[in-house]
Amino acid sequence: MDSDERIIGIKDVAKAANVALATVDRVIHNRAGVSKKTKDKVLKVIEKMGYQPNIMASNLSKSKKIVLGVLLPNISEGSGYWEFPMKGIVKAQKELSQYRIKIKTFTFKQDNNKEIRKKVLELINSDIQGLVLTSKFADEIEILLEDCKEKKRPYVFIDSNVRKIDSLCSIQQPLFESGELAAQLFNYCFNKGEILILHLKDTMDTEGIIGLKEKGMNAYLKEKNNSIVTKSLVITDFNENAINRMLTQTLEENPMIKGVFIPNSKVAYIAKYFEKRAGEKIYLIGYDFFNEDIEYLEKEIIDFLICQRPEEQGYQAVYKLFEHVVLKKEVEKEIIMPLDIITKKNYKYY
Amino acid sequence: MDSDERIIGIKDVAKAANVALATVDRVIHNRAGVSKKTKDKVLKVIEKMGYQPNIMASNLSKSKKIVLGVLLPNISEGSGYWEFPMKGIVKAQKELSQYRIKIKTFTFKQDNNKEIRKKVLELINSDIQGLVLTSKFADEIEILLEDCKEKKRPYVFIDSNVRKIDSLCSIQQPLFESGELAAQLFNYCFNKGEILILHLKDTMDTEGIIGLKEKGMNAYLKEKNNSIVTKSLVITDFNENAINRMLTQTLEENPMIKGVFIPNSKVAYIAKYFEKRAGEKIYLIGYDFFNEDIEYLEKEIIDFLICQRPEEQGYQAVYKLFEHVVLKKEVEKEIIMPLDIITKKNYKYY
DNA sequence: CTGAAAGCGCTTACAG
DNA sequence: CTGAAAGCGCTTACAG
Repeated sequence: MDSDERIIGIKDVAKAANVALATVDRVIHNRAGVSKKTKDKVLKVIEKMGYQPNIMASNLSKSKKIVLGVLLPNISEGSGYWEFPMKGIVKAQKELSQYRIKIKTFTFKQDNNKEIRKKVLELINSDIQGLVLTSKFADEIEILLEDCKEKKRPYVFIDSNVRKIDSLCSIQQPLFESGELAAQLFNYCFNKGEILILHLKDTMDTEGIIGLKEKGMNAYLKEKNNSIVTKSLVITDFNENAINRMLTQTLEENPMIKGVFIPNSKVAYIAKYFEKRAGEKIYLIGYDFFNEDIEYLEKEIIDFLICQRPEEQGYQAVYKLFEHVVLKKEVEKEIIMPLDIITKKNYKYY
Repeated sequence: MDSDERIIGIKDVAKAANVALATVDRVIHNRAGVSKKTKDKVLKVIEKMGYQPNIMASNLSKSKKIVLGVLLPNISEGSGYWEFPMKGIVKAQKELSQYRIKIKTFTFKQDNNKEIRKKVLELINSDIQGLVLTSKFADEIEILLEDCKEKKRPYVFIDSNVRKIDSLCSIQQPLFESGELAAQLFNYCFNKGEILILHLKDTMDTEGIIGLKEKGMNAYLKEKNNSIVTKSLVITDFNENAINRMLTQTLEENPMIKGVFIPNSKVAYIAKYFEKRAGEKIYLIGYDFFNEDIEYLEKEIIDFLICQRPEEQGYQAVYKLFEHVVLKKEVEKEIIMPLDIITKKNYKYY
C-alpha cells in the first residue's frame, strides 16, 4: 500500500542530464546564460523524470524577502467594512510569514483624495512585488496601475471591479445576481406590492455597483412576472432627521411599499427608523454584516443581509499574489464569491 | 519603514546559551537526555530571544513522512454527500504534500458493517499518525477510537458529533440552530399553517441528528408564538410509488400543510413528487446541495437548502491534524460551520 | 555559457 | 548528558 517512490530532486536531474546543479537551476527559473542545446536537454530530462521543485528548500535557500503592498481605506466611521478584508490579509500574512513574505499596508481616509494620492506615490516608489487594492477610487489609482503595468508588478482587486480594469486577479461578489437574490427573498415574504430601493449616496463611486444590483432585482421581478414593482429613492443627506423625514413621506405617499432594499452596507441607519415606526411590517434587505446589525437582526427588523465573505477576499488576494510571485503558479483571472444569506438565525456562525 | 530584524535561529540560541545545536534541538522538542539545568538555561534564552522555529527548515531536514488516515463512506448511490468532504481532503493533501504529508483513504459502503469492521482493523494495524472520520457508525468505530486513545493517535470528526465523543477536534454544523433557521425561512413564506417534517429513514444512525433539527424548528415556532405547527411523517420505504402514496394521503388529510421540511440530504426524492403535484404551492426546505437539486431549485420547487460547507470540513479536518502533528500547534476542540442558505439565485456561486 | 562550493535553519545518527 | 558533523534540496555568488 505504501508506494515509497523516491522523490527526485535537482541533483538527480543534473546527474541524468550530465550538467551541474546550477545549470538545472538556471533552466528551471528560465534564467539567461544557458545554451539552447543544454536547456533543451535539461528540459527533456525534467519532463521525463517528472521533477517537482521543493518549495521548502527553495525558500530556505533564498535570501531576499518578498514584500507585498496593500492599499485600502482605513477603518473609521463610515468605512468599517474594511476591517474584514484586513483581517483576512493579516491571517494570510501569518500563514505565509514562513515563506519570508512581508506585507506593507497603506491606508487612507475614504474621502481624502490628497491622502490617497500620497499613498499612491509612496507605493510607486516602494519596493513591493505585488499589490492588493480595490477598484473603487478608480481615478486616483489609475496612475498607480499604469506604473504597476510598466514594472510588471501584479495587482489583485478585492470587493469590486466594476469598470473591468485588467489585473492579475479580481475577487468580488456577483452584483447583478445579488439583486436577483434579494428580489427572490422579498418575493418569499410577499407577492404583491412595492420595493423601495434606497440610494444612499456617499462620496465613493458606487453608483455602478448599486445600478447593477437594481438591475438584477428588476430582472428577477420581471422574470416572475408578478405584481411587485420597484421604486427608487435617493438620499444624499445622512442626517438622522433628514432620513426620517424622507422615509416617512415616501412611505405615506406609497402605502404599497412592503420591502426596502438597501444596496450597500448602511442598513443599520435605516433599520433604526423602522424600529420606531408603527404600522404593517416592512421587510428589510441589505448588504454586509456588521456588529451594529445584530440588534436589528435579532428583532427581525433587518430580515436578510447578503454577504460576500470580505475576510476571505482579503485572504485570497494575498494568497493569489503569493502563488503568482513565489510559486510561479497560474492564477485564475476572476474569483467570484458566494452570495451568503444572513438572518437572525445563522449570523452567529458566520 | 523596513524593520529588517534579523531572524534568530537555533544557532543563535545555541551560542547565547553556550551549548551545542543538538542540545537546543532536544530542548525545543522536549526530547529526553538533557539535564534539568541545561534545559532551563536554554528555555530561558529561547524565551528572551523570542526564538521561532523555521518550519521549512525543520521539514526539509526531517526524513520520515507523516501519514494520515481517512475513514469515510465511499461515494455511491445514497451516499453522494461524501464526495464533498473528500474533495476538501484532496485539496488539503495537495497543499500539504510539500510537508511530506501523505493521506491513506479507507472507504466502505455505508450499510456494510462487515466492510467497516475490516477497514477499522486495517487502520488499527496501520502506521497512521492521525485520523479523519465521522462520528456516525458510532458502534463500529468504538474500538478504533479506543485504540487511537491508547496509541495517542489524534482523530478529528467531521459532519457530526451527536454523541459528543471526545476527539482532537470536531467539525460540524449547529443542528438545533439549523432547525430554527428553517423555521424562520418557512415563516417568511407563510405565517399560518402546518409544516410537515419528513423522517426518511435509512440505515444510518441519524435519528439524533433529525431530532435536534426538529427541536430547533419547534423552538423557533414557539418563540414566535404564531399559528404554524409541525407534524411528522416517517418514511421507511424509499420506493417512488410508496413515497408518492404516503405523501398524497398525508397532504389530502392535512390541507393546512404549507411547507415540507426534509432534515437530511434527500430533498430531490421529495421534490420529484412535488414537481408533478397540482394545487397550491408548498414550500420545500432541505439540507445539502447536490447536482440533482439544481433542477428543482431552478423551478423553485425546492425553495431553500441549508448547507454546511462539507468540502471545507474535509479540508479543515486534515489541516487541523497537520497543525497538531507537524506544527505542534494548539487546535480548537470544536469548529462550528456556518449555516449557508442556498436558493435558485445563489447556488451557482456556492 | 558552465560548474564547484558555501550556505539557508534545521534534524539525525554517531561518538564521547 | 552533550557535541561535532553530515545532510535535507535548493540558491547564490564566484571562478573560469
